[in-house]
Amino acid sequence: MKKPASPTIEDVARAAGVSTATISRSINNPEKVAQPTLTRIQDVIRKLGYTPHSGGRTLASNRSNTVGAIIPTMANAMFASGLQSFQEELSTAGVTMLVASSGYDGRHELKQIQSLVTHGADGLLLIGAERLPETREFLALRQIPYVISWCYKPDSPLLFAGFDNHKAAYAMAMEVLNQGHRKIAMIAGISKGNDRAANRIKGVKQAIEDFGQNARLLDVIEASYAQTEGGDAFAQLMNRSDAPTAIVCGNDVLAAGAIVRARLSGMGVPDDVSITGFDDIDIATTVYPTLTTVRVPQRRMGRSAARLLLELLSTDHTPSSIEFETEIMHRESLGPPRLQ
Amino acid sequence: MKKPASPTIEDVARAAGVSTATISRSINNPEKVAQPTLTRIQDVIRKLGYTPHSGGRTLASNRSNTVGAIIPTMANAMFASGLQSFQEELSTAGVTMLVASSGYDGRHELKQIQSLVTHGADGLLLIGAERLPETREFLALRQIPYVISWCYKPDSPLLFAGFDNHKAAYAMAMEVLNQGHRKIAMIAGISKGNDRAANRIKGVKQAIEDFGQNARLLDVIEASYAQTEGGDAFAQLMNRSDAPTAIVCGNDVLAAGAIVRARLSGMGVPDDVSITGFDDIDIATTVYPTLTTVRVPQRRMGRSAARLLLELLSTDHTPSSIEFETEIMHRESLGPPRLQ
DNA sequence: CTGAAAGCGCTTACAG
DNA sequence: CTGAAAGCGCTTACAG
Repeated sequence: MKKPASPTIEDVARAAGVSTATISRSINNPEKVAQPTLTRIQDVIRKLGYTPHSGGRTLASNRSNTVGAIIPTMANAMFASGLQSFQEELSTAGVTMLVASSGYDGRHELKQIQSLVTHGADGLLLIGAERLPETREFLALRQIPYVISWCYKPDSPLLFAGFDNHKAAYAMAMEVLNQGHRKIAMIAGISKGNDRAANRIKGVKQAIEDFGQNARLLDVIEASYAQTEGGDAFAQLMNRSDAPTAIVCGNDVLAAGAIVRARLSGMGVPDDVSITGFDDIDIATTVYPTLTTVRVPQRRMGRSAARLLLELLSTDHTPSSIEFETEIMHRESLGPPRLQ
Repeated sequence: MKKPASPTIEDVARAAGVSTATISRSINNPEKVAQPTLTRIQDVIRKLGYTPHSGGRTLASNRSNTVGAIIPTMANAMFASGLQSFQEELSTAGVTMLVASSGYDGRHELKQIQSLVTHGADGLLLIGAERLPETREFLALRQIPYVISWCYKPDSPLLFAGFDNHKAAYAMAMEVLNQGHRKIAMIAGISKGNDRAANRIKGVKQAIEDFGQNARLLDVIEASYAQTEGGDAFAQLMNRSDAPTAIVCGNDVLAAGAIVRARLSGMGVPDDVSITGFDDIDIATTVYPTLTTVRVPQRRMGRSAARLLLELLSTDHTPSSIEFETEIMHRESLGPPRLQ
């Protein structure tokens, strides 16, 4: 790509009648420059529209002040708003964000990680703890500092700013059980290569097992992130001779799809069947009946991930992981099962 | 930010027993290197885990292969998925995306533009055609190549990959008028510094004026991008002694908020009042009744913006703008007014 | 408080 | 097909 000529530090120095060292200082350590000199330089900088060349800067200082984020997809409300907070927080520290998406694919994640590192990312934000051995190797070999969000593991050497998907799903399932449901099904996100989805499934299974009292998990259908997928899975589950009285969903999009499909099929929620979600994004309150779901503190998580990463990059000590608590949002879609 | 030591081109050259020039060639123009030499070098590169240093590369070649995107916010389904497509398309060309958000604020937009340019963006994606004079000055002075999305202006020297908000809103309003509505109100997005929101208002006004037949625009309430805001505006409009029979909304989030509020107030949509949206994001089909709205081809727009920008950066000629057509999605929330 | 100068890692005419 | 060398725009000890 060609690039139009821009003023260099040399041009600024000449126009201001000082050396390039002084220009550099007035940008990076203004307190080390005499006030009158500084003022004059800043005038020249403004007049020339000068901004330092990142390449030269990166090369000379060995830091790029950019950080990379690789998320499954931006076209997903929860990642999008987490990313927004992450970027806002970085921005206050003068750090810029490179973004790429993995499309929930491990190989593609590795490629994107390499690409962002090559393009100068000093550190990375990654989603989830599960990745290819090659990816772990690359991160280790190149000693890339990174923080993991959207999940949390207590006894791990890795750095997390996230929540425990297993625990949160367990709590949601317990809530369903406590309402009196015994025949439960789950519409989960695709668990392959996605530890968040996998742990939500495990959490639900564990809760039902721990609860006992003849509670059963009739079926788990995995579906990709689209309302119609949730609707199709819902139809399939309700067609069973042994239909569930409650369906726990792995995310709000699937749950909303199930609710919309229930309405189209003339089924009452929660009277005929209860439905719960996970994430608490916008549609949880748009859908009718409104969705009982698990709130995930996306914004705080994003901000916190940025802070951890900045700390990791600027200091010697390794900061510690942060676990966020989730919360069950009680709305309309979960109720007691109809008396048989 | 510190960065761990990585192998340099020098290290590779020494290990391979050739000059750095040959290493550089074998990476950037492998066809210019003898086959045996090339093979040997590639082995060494793999063994050392070498990736070129982006700073040195950018400095020497005067191109960074990164591009910046400044959008109002990522926490907005339509921008998020447009951005996703934009990035995917860039990625296939080996170009990386820097991202920042303006928060719908002109001053902040300028800062973020400067920041991304400083961090090495070769070109930019911007949203909307309205910006501060200082911003336009900076872009011109530095000759930053950029493409504008989410709007389209026929007689402009600027490069667009977008749609005509005025035209689309005009068409939607005409549809409402043709259903028989004469008392119309609008819940619009905040128009200050946002030409998309402003043009949607203008389009609605123009349609009502052109239609004649005593059709009137009773009120326009501007509200920020949140469902509760749409709900509040809805309540205010329906409390008028002279209530509208149809409410045209500037986006789907405001429209969904209005519909949800109507339900809570025991009002029927579209029997008591019709409501229309704009954007056709997910919630348009999640909300009940489903939303009649304007479909915007976000994904195609994002992809197309990427292609335009890549073309602008790699060739001498300036490509031409692309206008996308919008489409009215007929669903449940718009019907004829109740007979008086 | 300021400047001269080395050097960061790469690319690219220019020779050969 | 390959190499020697200049140079891209910055930062940063080191002097003064």
